[in-house]
Amino acid sequence: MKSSKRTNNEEKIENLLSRGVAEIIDREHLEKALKSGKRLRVKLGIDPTGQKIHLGRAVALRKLREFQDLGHKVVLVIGGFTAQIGDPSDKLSKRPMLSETQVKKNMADYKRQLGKILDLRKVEFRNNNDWLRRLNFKEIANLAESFSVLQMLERRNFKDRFERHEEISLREFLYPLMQGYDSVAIKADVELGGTDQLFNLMAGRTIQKYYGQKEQDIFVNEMLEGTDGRKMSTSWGNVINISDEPNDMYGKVMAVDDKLVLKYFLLCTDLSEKEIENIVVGNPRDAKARLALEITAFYHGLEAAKAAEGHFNRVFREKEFPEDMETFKSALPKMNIVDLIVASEMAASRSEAKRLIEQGGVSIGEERIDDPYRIIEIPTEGIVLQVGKRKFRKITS
RNA sequence: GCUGAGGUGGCGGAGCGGUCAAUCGCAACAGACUGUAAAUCUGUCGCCCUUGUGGCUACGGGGGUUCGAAUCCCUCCCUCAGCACCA
Repeated sequence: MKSSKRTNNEEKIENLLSRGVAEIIDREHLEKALKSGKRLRVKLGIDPTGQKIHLGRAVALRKLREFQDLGHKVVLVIGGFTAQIGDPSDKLSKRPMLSETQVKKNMADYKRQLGKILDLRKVEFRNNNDWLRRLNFKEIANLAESFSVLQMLERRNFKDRFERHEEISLREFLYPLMQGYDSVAIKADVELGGTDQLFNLMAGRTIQKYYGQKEQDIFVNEMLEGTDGRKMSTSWGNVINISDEPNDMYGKVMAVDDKLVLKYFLLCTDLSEKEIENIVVGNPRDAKARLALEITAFYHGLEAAKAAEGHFNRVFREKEFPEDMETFKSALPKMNIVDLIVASEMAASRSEAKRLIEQGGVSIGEERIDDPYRIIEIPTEGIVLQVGKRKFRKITS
């Protein structure tokens, strides 16, 4: 009994250390620590900017869950202070100062999402505002002494910009110092992050050393590409958020590039690698359908996932109407088609509505409407207005 | 502060007195294709209508010059870069 549990744990550790992992420093040390039975403090930094958690971010969180399941302590460091500075890893975003109440509000929302992956009762939440705002200039100067300008410039992100003679603010050099100091403050044994975080994570080691602490191990997870294969980013519109509605989530997963299916399975589902292997060798469409089901079920439960699957098949494969359409109640018994489209919010303007009709994208019931002056009679039992492939509305009078 | 560059449609970025509702790219949307998508191809992509060599509103704000301005002038606001050497 005891020995089987041990094997089980060893398997878990093996899985933890290999699946979806880009790099671990120092892997040998971490493996030993994991097997020693010691309870590790595992850190992940969270930006309290109120963003939605997407599947890419969830990769690290799922890893945290694995640590949690092995009995380790997950420490989430909320960047209440750092949010005011801005992480240079993500150069484009200019962050506004967040008020404390705003941070709180964002975090409440964030925790709801985190709860889908982590056991929040066991998580330790810390806000780096508590210690970073107390550092004085002398301490900062000392910290800064641990790094050279050249080291900073080694960082890909800075290097490129430096070579292109683009501006690098001194403030940005400070960011890794702050993140590194967080590790000192919470006495981290391990810190997680994506490959884009490697530099910041390493800074933690340097600074812990400076403070006479044992250096944390660094756990770098692979980055998950967005549905189109590019970096998952809200501005690309290729993001799947874990708070997406089941139908949406299922549909978005179905839109994932075929080449990425295996990676999505590995990074976003709990299926064993063996199971995944068996699924992926089959028909790619079926594999993806399974993927969509697994992911949707993970965040919304199996029942909702199955409903989403049914919805998807009905609408996109059999091209039938979805079972739950929003309803628009018309005040008039008959309406011009253009007015109807605008009134039911299926198009932003009358020009757009006309265009859609001209392009053949509008149907009432099964019938395509090609005349923008067509008067539609609205029966009391209702009719279905379809605009484009996926927008439906039930119209009643 | 000084010097320079610049503010144009969802974004990037042309245009520099008329032919500009504004090239082009991306994103988006519709159609075709398909296992969903992607890719590809076709089309659309300010608003409005009685769809026209139509009307209206637009190129940071305001004012002016002109028959006519996104394009010239004035002014205000905002953004960015440089202000050690070298070049």
